[in-house]
Amino acid sequence: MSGINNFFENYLKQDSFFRDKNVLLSSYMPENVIYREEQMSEAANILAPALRNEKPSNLFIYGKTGTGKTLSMKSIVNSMKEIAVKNNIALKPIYVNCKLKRVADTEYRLISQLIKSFGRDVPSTGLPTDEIYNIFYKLLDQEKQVILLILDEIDQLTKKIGDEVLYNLTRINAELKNSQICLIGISNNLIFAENLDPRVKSSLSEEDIIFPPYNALQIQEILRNRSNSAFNDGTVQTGVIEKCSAYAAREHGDVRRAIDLLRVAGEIAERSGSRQVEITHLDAAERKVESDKLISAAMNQPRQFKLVLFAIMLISPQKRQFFTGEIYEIYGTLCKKSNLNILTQRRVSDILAELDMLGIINAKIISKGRYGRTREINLSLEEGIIIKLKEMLEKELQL
DNA sequence: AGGTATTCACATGAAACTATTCTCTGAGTTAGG
DNA sequence: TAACTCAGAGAATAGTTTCATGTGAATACCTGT
Repeated sequence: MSGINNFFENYLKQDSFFRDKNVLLSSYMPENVIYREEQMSEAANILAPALRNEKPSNLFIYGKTGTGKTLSMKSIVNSMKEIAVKNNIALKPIYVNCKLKRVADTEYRLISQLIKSFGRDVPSTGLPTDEIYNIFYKLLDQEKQVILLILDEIDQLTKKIGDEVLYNLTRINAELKNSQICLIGISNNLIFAENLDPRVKSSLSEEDIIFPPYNALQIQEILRNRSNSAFNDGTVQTGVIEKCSAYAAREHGDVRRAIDLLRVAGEIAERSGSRQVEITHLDAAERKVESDKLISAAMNQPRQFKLVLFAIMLISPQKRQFFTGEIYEIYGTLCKKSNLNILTQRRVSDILAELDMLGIINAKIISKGRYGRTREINLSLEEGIIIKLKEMLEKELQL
């Protein structure tokens, strides 16, 4: 029997750590959401009129990432839908995540996504935006119903394309005869509403609910619940859950991250042939999650972007700090070498700002007095990640 | 010495442009009756 | 005459360019002592 066959045989025989890995995926819906009872009953109160075919107040949900906003709202809406079906009430919940690239991150795409949720497809481009709106209106008004429209990560949407869409959406009700639409916005950004058009702001947040971060104990409990159904008994070393939650609590109570970490730790442990998920695996997971995030962020950028990054990687071994101008020069020669046209300094400046946002570089704007004002940059990555990234870039850019 | 004014090397903003992808429209072409 | 093809016009979008304006402090340039 060949080696690879052997491997698969052993793989099967080895009893897996995981009882049900899905429990640790972000798409998993637990039966009940713990420690969010207060917020959920408040939201339920606000939304309940929908079941009597009245339009509930628009609702706005604030809270940092991983505080159970999306989960809670989905859970509420699901149970409302269940009851609606049982009692023959026309209620249609729609959930859209506005951050998804190429899905719902522009006005056109958002509306077309909504249309899709009614079971109709529209072209992804080529039509004027009002056309799309018209189709949407018509679909909405086909039958008498209340629509619960959940816009997740709504702050990302307005950051990118402004608040006009929201204004349009809030005004839709005036034009509809049969249906009514209730907007539920979910935002990670606590001060999101402040730079919104006041008209939009007042009509969008008729009611709002804040989701506070979980504390360490709560995270621990949630994690324990999940891990009990995700892992087989006795496969998680004592202390792992505690450390994992402590880590998440430090990062403003982000449970999603903690769960992610636990899953990756499990995977690493499984692959390493260990009998238990140990704390060392957790540490390894932390590093892996971090570096995967950075690498995929970098690799998903346009070609010129990568070239700039590569230029930075070329100087960084020689100097700890460097400036925009130096990078631009190196980038220029790189471009010539690989026969690409050179971007303007303006653009490169923006790219550097984006790299800073992604956490790949560390840039600080300083003034060198008589010698100008510029970004003082240093590469803020671990050695391992740098080498890996550099290899990938080299390969892709064929340098 | 102390106080202004300059000046550098970019940063930051706004608007406009370009290439690509996709639709719709209507003229011209083709095939069938 | 109905069906098909195909170029042209128009949209949306991402990535840029162009033009214009802003900026913090090390230096240059005064000023009066």
